[in-house]
Amino acid sequence: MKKMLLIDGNNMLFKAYHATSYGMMMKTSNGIPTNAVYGFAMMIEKALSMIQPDEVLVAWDSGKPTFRHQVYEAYKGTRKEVDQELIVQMPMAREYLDAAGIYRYEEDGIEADDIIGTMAKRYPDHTIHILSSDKDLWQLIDPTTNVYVMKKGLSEIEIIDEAKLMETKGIIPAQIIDLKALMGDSSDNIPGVKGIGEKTALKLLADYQTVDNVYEHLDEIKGKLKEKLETDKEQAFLSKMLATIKTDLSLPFQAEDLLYEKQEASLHDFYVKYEMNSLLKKQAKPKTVRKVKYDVVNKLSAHLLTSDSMLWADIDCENYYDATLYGFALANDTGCEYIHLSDALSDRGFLNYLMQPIWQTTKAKDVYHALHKADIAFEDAAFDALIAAFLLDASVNDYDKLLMKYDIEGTAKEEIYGKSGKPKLTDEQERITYVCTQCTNMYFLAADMKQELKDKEMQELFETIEMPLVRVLFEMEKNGVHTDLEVLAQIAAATETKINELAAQIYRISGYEFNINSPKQLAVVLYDELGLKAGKKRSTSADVLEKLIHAHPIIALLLEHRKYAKLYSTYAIGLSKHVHKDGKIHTLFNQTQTQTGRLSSSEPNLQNISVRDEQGKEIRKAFVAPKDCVLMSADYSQIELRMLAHMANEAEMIAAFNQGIDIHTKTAMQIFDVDKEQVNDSMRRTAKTVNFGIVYGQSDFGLSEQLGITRKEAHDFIEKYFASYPSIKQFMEATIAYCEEHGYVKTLFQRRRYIKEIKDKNYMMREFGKRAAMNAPIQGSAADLIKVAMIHIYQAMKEAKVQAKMILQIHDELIFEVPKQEIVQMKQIVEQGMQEAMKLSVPLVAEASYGDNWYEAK
DNA sequence: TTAATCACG
DNA sequence: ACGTACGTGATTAAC
Repeated sequence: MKKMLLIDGNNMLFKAYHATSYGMMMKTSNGIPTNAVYGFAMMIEKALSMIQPDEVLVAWDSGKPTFRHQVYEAYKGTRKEVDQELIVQMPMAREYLDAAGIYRYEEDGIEADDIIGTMAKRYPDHTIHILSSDKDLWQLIDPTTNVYVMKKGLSEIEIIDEAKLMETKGIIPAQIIDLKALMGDSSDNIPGVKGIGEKTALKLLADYQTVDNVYEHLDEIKGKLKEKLETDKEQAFLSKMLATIKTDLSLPFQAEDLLYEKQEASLHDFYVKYEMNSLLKKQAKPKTVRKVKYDVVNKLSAHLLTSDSMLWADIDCENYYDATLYGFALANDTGCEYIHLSDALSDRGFLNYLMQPIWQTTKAKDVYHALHKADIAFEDAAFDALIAAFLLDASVNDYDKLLMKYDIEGTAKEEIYGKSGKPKLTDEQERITYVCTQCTNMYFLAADMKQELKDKEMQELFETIEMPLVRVLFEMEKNGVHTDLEVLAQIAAATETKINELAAQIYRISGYEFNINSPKQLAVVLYDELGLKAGKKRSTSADVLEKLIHAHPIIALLLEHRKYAKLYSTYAIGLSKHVHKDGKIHTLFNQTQTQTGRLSSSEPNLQNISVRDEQGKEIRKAFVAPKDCVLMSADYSQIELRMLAHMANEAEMIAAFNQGIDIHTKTAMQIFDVDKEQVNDSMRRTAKTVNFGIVYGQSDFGLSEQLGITRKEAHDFIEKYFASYPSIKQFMEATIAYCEEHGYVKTLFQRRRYIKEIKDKNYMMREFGKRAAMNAPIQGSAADLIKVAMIHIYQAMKEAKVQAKMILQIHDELIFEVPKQEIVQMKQIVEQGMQEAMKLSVPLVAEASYGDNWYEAK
């Protein structure tokens, strides 16, 4: 089927203008504003590359006022002024279209909507894509017509089709007219019924379907709403008429006239003329769009079952737990083949290929889950394109960004599978084409990325840490954590009571009820009603409130309330929503998320379960060991400080660690200039804060805030610190210098973090860049370290053939589910694995303990 | 969708 | 004079 793209020119140009007219207006050197045309061109380019239409039309509204305008202005009595900057760009936008070779049309007395409507309905044998943010056009949606809406400041496109419309608004396309008739649309010159917004209109339509029917049953409606409807009855029917798009215009062109072919040369001249350098550059570097040829086979060819091939699993959902696997694509130089799952299951050659650690793919962990669910045995993949891309540039943390980074264009994933979580039925042929295209693109990209990994000395990191880790994380996600819903429910009930009590007390003080969870409302109560002295920010965050704790009794209540509210919604309730039918929580461990190389955990996040607060800690009792098992927890002692001592080669600190001296006490001795015996609790606490602060690159001001001391005192501590540990100061300075020179810093295993802020014009940004540069090698190397430990422990467990399972990682801590008879053996495996993960100039101390639940295991 | 807040290392 | 601790994810309110 031919694809026709119909663009609402006025709508897009307006949108482009307003999205780009903040701050400095973009102009040519002669002072001609170009921002709107620039945005307009960007949007159209984006839509063209995404949709790949055969035919394109940009429809413009009539230059002269149309009937609709006249009605509306009579009603409103005003005419909207249009910015001069936008007016001068209107002919330029048309000039752009001509340069690009895109057909455009406008005619006096006709609106763009009607041109689009006519074309959309005239060609039911075409797939029609409409680009406009005008919801009025949604009435044109049908099985072959959908509407694209630019979102998020033009960068993203949302697709509205019949299903989406029903899902979000609960109406069918024809009801858009009725919706507009009731709620009106000021941007579209439709008055509607005064006092009725979208919510009310949708409710009415849910009950009565159409405007006509609403008025027929007016007697069933009561109160204010009835009055409103009665007052504006005439207006409503007029609006309905105005909102109805004409689909029967006679237009002097047809589909063949709209055939689109990109005019590179004239477009180039246009960009040069208006100094649109970024679009010029984009044009110079054409996106990789491959028309991939492929075969659908029931047995994959031998020439594809090789170590250089790229595999793509055709999976329909982000979350592995309810994902469906349809089949596989396999690509290399010789071509690409697609095999349905049912055929794959009996393809001996393919099954055997997966049993060799040579296959390459993208998002390997998702593929592992899919294979596992399909009962297909597999060896570790040798290459994961997303992980490779992430190592090369940590800002590439999902597949869409990978495509962006490497200028690969094509069909959007959502068009094939729908938004994650909701598999979308599409043409199977389209899906297979998509899969084979992605697979082939990744095949060609893989070679480049491998070379780049080698060039950047990250091959070892990739091969010995990140790839083997995929299997470990897959197992951990699959294992899950047994969760006692009973415990969560008890905590929920208890905290709820507590929240209500505290709220009552708070309202008694404030004198009226308000939403305590709203920082805005709370600020009014505190700083206006109660007259507490606000800092310059009127913040209500805990650290600010704590400073006011003696100023008013309400503060303590608020802090308590906050604590329990958090406990209730995020933990007691939030976690229970994630317990699967098997009684376990299966978190996701993301390997390509953090700038420093740490893992992150989500859905739910099990890396931020309360522990510091005594009541919060109770949540940990919900994470339990199954029958005859214990939970074993092992954590590194001061891993980041040890890493810092090692990397900075700081003799004094290394010596302290080697002698087993408590490092915070040691630091206290240094900064307070006292003997070990003179260090009291408060001094040690201060030293601990300083130690942490140093790792984050904290300033004297920050430290003074943290400790509630003067800036001068904080400054002295830091000076003393650096005097005591001179190599740390040196290391920090060298790290910043390295970052300024190279634009990145790296970890022990050559993991890079690019920090562009280090060269920013803005002082604040630059300072942030420095702090990030100081921290990343430390945090990142510690992340490398525990990853190594996890892999070693995983292997040791496999060799020892234990039943125990690794289930969680919390940055410096590992949690295992251990059968009671394996406790001794596992304690040995785990502690040794962690301690011997790397050979550093300081000892690595790790200790395991265990209990019936996570609370007890500490 | 974004900002504020707070849980963790 | 500025504005001030790194890295995450979930929830809520409010735009």
